[in-house]
Amino acid sequence: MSVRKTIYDVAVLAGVSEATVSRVLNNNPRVSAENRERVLTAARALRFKPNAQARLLAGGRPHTVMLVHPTSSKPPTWYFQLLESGALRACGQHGLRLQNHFVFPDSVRRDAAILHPVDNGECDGVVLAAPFSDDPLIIRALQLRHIPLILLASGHATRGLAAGVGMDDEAAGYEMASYLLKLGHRRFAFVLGLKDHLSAAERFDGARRALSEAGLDASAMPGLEGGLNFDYGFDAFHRIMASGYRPTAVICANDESAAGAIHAAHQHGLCLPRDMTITGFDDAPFARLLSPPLTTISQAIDTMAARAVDILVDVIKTVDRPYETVKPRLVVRASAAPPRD
Amino acid sequence: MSVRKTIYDVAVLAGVSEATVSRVLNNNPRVSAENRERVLTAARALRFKPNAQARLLAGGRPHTVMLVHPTSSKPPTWYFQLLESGALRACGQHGLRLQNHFVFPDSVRRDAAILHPVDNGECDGVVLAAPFSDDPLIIRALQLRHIPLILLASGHATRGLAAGVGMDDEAAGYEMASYLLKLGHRRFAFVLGLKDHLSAAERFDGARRALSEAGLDASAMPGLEGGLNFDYGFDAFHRIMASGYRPTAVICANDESAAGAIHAAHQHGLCLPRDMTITGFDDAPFARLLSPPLTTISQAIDTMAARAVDILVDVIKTVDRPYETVKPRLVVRASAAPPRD
DNA sequence: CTGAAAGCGCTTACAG
DNA sequence: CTGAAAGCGCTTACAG
Repeated sequence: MSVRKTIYDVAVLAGVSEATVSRVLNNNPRVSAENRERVLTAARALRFKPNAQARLLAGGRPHTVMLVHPTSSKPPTWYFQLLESGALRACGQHGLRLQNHFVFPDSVRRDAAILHPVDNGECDGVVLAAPFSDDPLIIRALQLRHIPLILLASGHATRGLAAGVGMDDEAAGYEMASYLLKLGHRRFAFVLGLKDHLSAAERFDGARRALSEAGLDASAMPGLEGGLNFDYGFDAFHRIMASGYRPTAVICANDESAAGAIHAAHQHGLCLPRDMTITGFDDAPFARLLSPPLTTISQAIDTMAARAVDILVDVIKTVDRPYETVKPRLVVRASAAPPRD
Repeated sequence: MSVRKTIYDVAVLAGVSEATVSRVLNNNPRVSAENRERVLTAARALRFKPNAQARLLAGGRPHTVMLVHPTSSKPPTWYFQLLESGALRACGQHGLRLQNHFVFPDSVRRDAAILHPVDNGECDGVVLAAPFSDDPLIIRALQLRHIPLILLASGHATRGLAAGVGMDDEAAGYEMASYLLKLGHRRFAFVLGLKDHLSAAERFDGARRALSEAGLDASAMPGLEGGLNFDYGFDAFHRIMASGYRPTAVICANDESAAGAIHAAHQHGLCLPRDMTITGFDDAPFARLLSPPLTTISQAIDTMAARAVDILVDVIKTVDRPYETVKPRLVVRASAAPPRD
């Protein structure tokens, strides 16, 4: 159809050289305000889209953003898939490439693994996903290198350290517990993540705040430490039942562990949600496929990742950005019901 | 670290011009066998990887493969995610780009939607995912344009028409039913897809063959038509219970509908898998998270997609390729057990 | 069959 | 602040 416009077309229409067009497109400050204006309007008029391939070839810079993510099982989990798809979408719009960098969170060489591509000049900026975004040491190391940095889904402790996006986990926990309190629940259990998983801990804090405002003390919601997966949720639920304590609602720190808890509950012969309320966090793609379909809190992970890239390009252009927080959204499905008694 | 090698380095080492190197890399037949050999060994010695950006820029050809996929809910389902990730992996290896093309299967303009980018010269080849790979008309239209074509997961009817990869669905159905027969089941129900979903129908055929070999007739496994999603599986299970017929095993044509059936079974107060066996197909990422974890048949979708791209590059090089079939693999989890009686 | 040369669309020293 | 020019790594007519 319509032939693709090049930088040359824009230059002609704007009455400047191609170099000048390139400069304004790359936010180079050495351009007069007037020329910048002319180029911008010309580009807009021609619906000009820079050819990403050519930029990569010509530029000294890699024009790529590095997404650092913990190594996980193969094939990649839904979480990473959503992260990537959101980031990819935003990268496409900005003419950037996405380089996925998987690193083992527990490796002794994790810092080196993250720093190496940066020192090697392979990227223009990095977005650090959890749990790396919770580590002040690697954040500091990255900042010493003056590489634009975005924190994704970090815990409160590191949010002041760099630009980023994350959910308000405390509010999420508060919202979930408030909902369950409204349903009439008074005896809870909370299935936590590993202790270095800060957002799980914040969800717990938020839930406790809700209970405390309702006049309940901490003993109304014991927390069980462990991990954020199916097996752990399964195990945690069995431990609760074995303890003799009988909550009417079990809040799990993510949807995978909630799935495990649901399975354990079925094994105990419980009829859900009549005999027990079980909830998750994240609104994973499978949440609506569980039995019963899971009541949870939506994270909009792909949107967050896209936002992270948007913020990163601002940071690359040296515009200041605060840490952004997105509001949790309760997704009511069938796994939460009023307590039986 | 080690500086990236270019075509120039290879040319010098092989003692030929860059043009010749480029020709052998692009499988241009106008190169002497001797020079081809020298270039290949030189490239190998230097661990040369062509710069994809430069190829795209220089070549007249788009160097991209188009993956045609039915439009689905946002965000993309796990199925498409796996397809894409497999295709992406293979494209990366071949220095190709992947262009995802979503088209509405029910649109009157579906053919135009698929043909347009092809006529526009936007891709070097196309891989057609189901259900498009089941449509002889669009296959023919594509072939008339002499664009390299791969069929992905097509039904038997179209497998002779072009190169491709797919699972042996009939064998998959056979394997699942055989397993359940071995467990002792004799009364089944089969939850089908829509009638134009051929692979679901073939799974049904395979299952019937297993029953027939076991001396059971067709009435031992009534089939329920519908769709391949949670709601339909849910609905189908309720219909079975309402009918008065009491199978001991319900085979669902995919994992989503199995999830729905499981939920319906729980609502009927059944204890799974003791009171009822329910199985799926695909081994979707969520299959192990259901309660009980789902016994199913693995499709290895990402591997198939990667294979599709590999075959496509052969076809582009005009080497003949048959339709390849991958063997189904039974994944035994907890949702299938011997019948109670 | 093979090489010299032009060119893909952009960026970036280099002068001014 | 701005333009002319070289160059990124590769491909492809064009001659031979």
